[in-house]
Amino acid sequence: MKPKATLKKISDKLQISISTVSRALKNHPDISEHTKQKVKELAELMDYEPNNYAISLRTNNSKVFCIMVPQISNLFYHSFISAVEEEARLYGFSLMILQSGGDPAIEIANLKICRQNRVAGIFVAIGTATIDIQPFLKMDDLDVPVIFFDKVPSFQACNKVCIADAKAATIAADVLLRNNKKNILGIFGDPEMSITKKRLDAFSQKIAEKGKSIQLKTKHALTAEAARKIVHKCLTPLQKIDAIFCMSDEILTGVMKAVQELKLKVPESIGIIAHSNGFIPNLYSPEISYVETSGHKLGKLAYNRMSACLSGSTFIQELTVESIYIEGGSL
Amino acid sequence: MKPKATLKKISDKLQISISTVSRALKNHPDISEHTKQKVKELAELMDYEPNNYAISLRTNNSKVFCIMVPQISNLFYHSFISAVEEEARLYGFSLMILQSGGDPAIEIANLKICRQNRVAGIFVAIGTATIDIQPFLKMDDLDVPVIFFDKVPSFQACNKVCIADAKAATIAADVLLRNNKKNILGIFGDPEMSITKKRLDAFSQKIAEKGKSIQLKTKHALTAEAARKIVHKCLTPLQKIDAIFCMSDEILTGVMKAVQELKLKVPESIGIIAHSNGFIPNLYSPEISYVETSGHKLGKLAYNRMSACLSGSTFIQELTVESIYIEGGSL
DNA sequence: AACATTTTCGCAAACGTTTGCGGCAAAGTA
DNA sequence: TACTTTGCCGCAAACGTTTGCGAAAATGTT
Repeated sequence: MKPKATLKKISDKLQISISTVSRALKNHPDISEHTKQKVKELAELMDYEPNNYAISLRTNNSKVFCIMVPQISNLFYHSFISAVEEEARLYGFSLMILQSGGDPAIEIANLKICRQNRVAGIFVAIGTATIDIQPFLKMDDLDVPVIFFDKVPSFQACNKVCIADAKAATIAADVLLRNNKKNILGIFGDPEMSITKKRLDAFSQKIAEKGKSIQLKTKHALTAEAARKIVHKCLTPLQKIDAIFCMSDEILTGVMKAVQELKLKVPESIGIIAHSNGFIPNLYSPEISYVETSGHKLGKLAYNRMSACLSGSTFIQELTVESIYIEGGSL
Repeated sequence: MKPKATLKKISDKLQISISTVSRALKNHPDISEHTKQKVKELAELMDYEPNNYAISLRTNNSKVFCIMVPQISNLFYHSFISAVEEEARLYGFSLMILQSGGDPAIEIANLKICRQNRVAGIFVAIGTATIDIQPFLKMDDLDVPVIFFDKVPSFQACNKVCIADAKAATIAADVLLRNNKKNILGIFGDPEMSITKKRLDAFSQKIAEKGKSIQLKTKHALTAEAARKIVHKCLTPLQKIDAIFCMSDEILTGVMKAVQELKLKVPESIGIIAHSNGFIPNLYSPEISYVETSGHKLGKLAYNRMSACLSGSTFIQELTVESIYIEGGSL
């Protein structure tokens, strides 16, 4: 794209120098009000738009963040992206979106794209298969803050923003206990992921605090379909499951599919509770009770952390978003 | 970000000129194989990454597309975005994401951001409130192709990529007729939008072809909640609705909420069919039959059109994605 | 009147690439 | 041997901004 107006064309027309035009548009105190007004009027008339490529080249300072997620088409990620975009635009930053498909090799290729575009900062949800995060840490050598979110590495010395996993799990367990559930099926995510481990540990501990009177069976599902099958397998006349905990929206969709297939009444025949951002739970009647794990809130918090990093904060932080319990009608 | 390696540093180390280094890295035929090899080895050793700002400034040619949607958090849009990202990365393009919230003023502000970033092309789903598309057409003056998708303006002379609205509606109507539905409730989207008009017209016409034996009641819902209320209002003992057509995923979620609230059996008590990308229909059991309106396919087609525009195609096109019927168990 | 200070503007280098064009040495040809 | 052609490389302008520093005119002070 080649717009017609440049600083040079404006300077030629006004018979002043390019640097005066540049400073006038930036409201530099050295430039008189009269000159500033002339310049701004003509810039508007000529539809002048500064060229961010020239600015970034000269100042060595881009105004672009990258968000790298396994898939954009994910309920949690796109609300995160939406929140970050809302904040970014307030500060004159743009967002570049890169998908990795959860493939470490594509993550590395994406980092290369980030270097080529001289991005100012990176928000990344790593894939389950990602073990080596050195490539991400090397971005710090280039003064590019990297904020890990959602699926964060277990490595300590990096900036992380995530749901308060243990607390969210504890809230869910508390709710089940308060509703006198005695035979609980907990379906968790990928056992390799730290968020799964943390939530499982916290959930189990809270249930165990009640002594032996509560039966907890835990399973892992990586897909909605896997969750659906687990429900079919576990909910038999011999196994008196009275409540199911779903660790994610995806698992919830599979569980609810099975519940409909088995023509179970919620909450009479089975209680349901999930970790969710609220969209899926509200599709059903009665509405599913859930512990809110909001991508949107995470996005806001992640943006704040990025701002702090860009403003010079060098200490590493792991920030968490607390969850709240939203009572539906499923328990 | 300031990476350490530049063409100059590489040239200093190898005692050759910057232009030789640049040409060697670009595999220019004037440069000997021996020199090319030396340069490439050192570039890799020094972690050289070209600076896209410098390249774009010099060549006046950016490699960034913008996608502008009302909200990222929309089932249709994020699958479109995902598809475009998959294509873009194959051709070395990056994606910038901008939300407009459906607000024409923010759309205009977003176009300004596009000009400042010298984007190579724009994919846009305009908001319902957007009437004046001149600001978008002015981007053509700057040689920036604009592809309207999904919510496209009725204005003729612009590139559009959308679902074959009439055909999708006709398919749905055909399916209802083939299933001998006699009292149909059709819930459509915003009556102001052209996609609604087209689908309503085609749907009504197909039903009307059957003469007076088929009763069709049509309603408009702008939200899931509005759709839910319509169902509560329309499904009374006095009104023998035997099937509901939902024009979008959002409408489907509201309809299904009401169906659950009314404890209606699908398909025994009520038949359901929707225009959908397939995610929502598969959450229910029996699965909802739907006419696939895939954001992913639209994204692929839109990218092809953008490539054609960038390669010099100057004629205006309106491309459509044909839909296919996916049979579930709801009819 | 002479000198000092302030106001307002301009010069040109710089950022990191690309690329038209020219130069030099080697190779080819008559 | 003399001239032509080819291979391979280098010079430096260009892109559109920013900005350190200096200059000239206006204003202030003694």
